[in-house]
Amino acid sequence: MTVRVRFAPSPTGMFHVGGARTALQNWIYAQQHGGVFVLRIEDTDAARNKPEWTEGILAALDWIGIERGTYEGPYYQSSYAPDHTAAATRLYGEGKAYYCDCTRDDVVARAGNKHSGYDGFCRDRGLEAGEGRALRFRTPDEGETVVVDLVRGKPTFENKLIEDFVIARSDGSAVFLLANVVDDMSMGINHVFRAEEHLPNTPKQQLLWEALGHTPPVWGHVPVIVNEKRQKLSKRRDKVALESYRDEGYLAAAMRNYLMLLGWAPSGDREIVPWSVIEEEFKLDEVNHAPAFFDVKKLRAFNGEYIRALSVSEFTQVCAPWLTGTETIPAPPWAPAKFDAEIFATIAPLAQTRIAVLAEIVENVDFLFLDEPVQEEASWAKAMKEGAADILDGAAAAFAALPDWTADSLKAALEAVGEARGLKLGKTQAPVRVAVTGRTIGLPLFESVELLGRDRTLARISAARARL
RNA sequence: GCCCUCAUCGUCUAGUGGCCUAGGACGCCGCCCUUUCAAGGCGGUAGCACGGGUUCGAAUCCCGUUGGGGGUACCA
Repeated sequence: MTVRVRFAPSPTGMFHVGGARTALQNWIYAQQHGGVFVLRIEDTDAARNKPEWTEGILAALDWIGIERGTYEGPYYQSSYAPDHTAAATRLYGEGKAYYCDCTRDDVVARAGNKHSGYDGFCRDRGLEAGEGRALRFRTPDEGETVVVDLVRGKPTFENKLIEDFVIARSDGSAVFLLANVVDDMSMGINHVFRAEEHLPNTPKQQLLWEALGHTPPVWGHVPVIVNEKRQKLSKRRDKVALESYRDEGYLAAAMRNYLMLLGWAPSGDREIVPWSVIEEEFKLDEVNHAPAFFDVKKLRAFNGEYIRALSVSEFTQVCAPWLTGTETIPAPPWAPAKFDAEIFATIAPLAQTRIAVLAEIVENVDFLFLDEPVQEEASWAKAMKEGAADILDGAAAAFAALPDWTADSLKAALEAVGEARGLKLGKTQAPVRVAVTGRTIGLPLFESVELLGRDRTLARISAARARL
């Protein structure tokens, strides 16, 4: 039997990092077992679906390493609607489902509260299809349903506690529980790995598999990813869009490495490992059972490591989108014509160890391509204290008189300025740095100044001097 | 409420009865390096939720308590 797994997202918004994780886990499982990964877009909720979300899912999967053409699909659930209703009809025909005309209010009224579920009121009323009548699945009254779950063991559910759930709406369309099962059956899915939030659905779906005459798949429910308050990451309150991380400059390799470490760890005392190691060592049944916190700080640290591991040319290439802007990445503050690729290539290695996400490249190099540096007020206040004017004057004079404009000579010149005033270079460089770059923190000063050139440097120093 | 489920440093984890005076990573703190900031090096902080068992021996097995998470739709 060849392993067939699937990832079945619904296009109701930006692609969720949790989805990316389960997709990756399914993907690896398929790889490890010589199986097939099937992508199915569950686009049956017309009111909440948008085509662009579907495209977003495909692009995001592609970015994270699950590339188009390497998997089966995408299939679109909406196109299988006839199969879903046929299955519902069949279940009704076999007496395994019945029509019910109870409204939500009826159900709640009889239960006395809104959480007890449906009481089976219409079970034996013999209702036929009709206006306002939904189809409910008749669940067993006794016994239990045991779910074989690769990550959690054997969650067991008492059948009498499983309510007669709706499988088709009164308009005849199938709901998720049924559609999902029918598609999995017809697509030959034999392993279903998804987030823990689906665990309560599992006994119901397993009952459906059996009622429809099929052997249920092997299940696997991985814990959800939570925020700092330990709640499931939600699209509404948390930053979960994979795209937003991509646009901030997280590397796909760092992201997928980090995502896989949520609930699992590779062998040895290391966490940052080549993807091939993860593909080889990852075991679904080793995934922890407790929810894991999505720690952006750690993700940042990972990303920084991945950035530093890049060759300089890879680094300069990968920075490109932030240097120009794209449809989703904001354009940098400088005029496109002012950008100089050669200067950037020269300074890039110095920036590489200083940024954790690619978007930060902009604030590190903007002073080189802007007519006037971005003046940060806090930096100005900090550096331009008593003595600053004197230092600036000294620097301007020393720089102007320099025979050769190189980082080394610039450094020596400023050092001399400081010595004459009994100051260490750390103190002396501050006002100059702020005058030239606008910030108190930044790339090594003398290399920066060398690249800026004598004219612009002197102009900035005198402008700052005038402002004091 | 009910059902399911989980529980090792702040966080992510290693650990599957003796190798654990519990290891690594992120974070945090300190030192070194140093033109700022990073990077790098070195060091430190901090944990087996609690209570009972089982056993010669429990982070590891069992029970309970407490606490957390998920679900509870004619959404997916």
